[in-house]
Amino acid sequence: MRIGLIAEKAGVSRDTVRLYESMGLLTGITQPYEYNNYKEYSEENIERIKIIRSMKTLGFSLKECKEVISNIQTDNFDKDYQMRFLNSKIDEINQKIEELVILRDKLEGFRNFSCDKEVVNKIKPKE
Amino acid sequence: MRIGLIAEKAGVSRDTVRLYESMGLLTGITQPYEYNNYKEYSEENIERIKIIRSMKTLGFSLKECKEVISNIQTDNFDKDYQMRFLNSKIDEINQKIEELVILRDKLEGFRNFSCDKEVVNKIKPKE
DNA sequence: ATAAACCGTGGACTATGGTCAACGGTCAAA
DNA sequence: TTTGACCGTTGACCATAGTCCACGGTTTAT
Repeated sequence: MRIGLIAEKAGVSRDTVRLYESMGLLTGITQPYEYNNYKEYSEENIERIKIIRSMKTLGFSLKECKEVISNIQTDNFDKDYQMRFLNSKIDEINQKIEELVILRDKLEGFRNFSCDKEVVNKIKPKE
Repeated sequence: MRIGLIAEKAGVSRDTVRLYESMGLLTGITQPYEYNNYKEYSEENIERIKIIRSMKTLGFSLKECKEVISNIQTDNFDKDYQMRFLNSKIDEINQKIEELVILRDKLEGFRNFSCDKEVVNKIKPKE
């Protein structure tokens, strides 16, 4: 699969794929032909890019994405470090979820308050 | 309250307070003295800054923070727009929560898989 | 075969969100 | 009163994350 196709499948631009590649966020990229310098991107990179995109919208940096991705590699030799990393990352994610719930409740509070006021205004007879 | 104190209470730098102020993210800032140009920051800005900080780590831009903040003002005249905005923002937040849960489950899967392998390796007799 | 669409590379460019340093002025404690 | 900590403004600076462009080469559909 060449860059145009994988970019399309992952929903990003070619430049973004190249950026991620240059930062070591992708793997399984080969240059199998001698008569050109086109690269082949393996299927798994689609999922990888989608995870990165998702993590980005959740407030993670590309550096963090890289850390997560490399710690998700099953052939990690330092199991102890991997455990500590995964646990701290899971804690961080739970923290974010809590903060989002708080924020959502806040917005819902304002919505309902504002909505109630609307209803009251509509019901209330004009003076 | 002057900038140094509010910055400390909100856990950010003075420069960050000034940046947020220059972008219209804060309110209730006065310049009450004639003999100097020091500003007074109202108490509510502490909470405001904390919300902004939180939203930032959750992947929202300062522009979005500003939108949310100004839509949380109860004296909004366009109720209809406010409702639509709040609802779409709540949807967006729920979406983020879902994505975080997926990510967390993924990491937990890897952790448990890796952990199991560890246990197996420890139990397994050496050959 | 030829034009349009693709590719890799390099470098410039952009926006965002901060930080830092220097200036002159102000405040507060000793 | 003086010294150190504070203040506002300005402008430079930085990292991050991405886009855009121009180049020459390649592929592909017609």
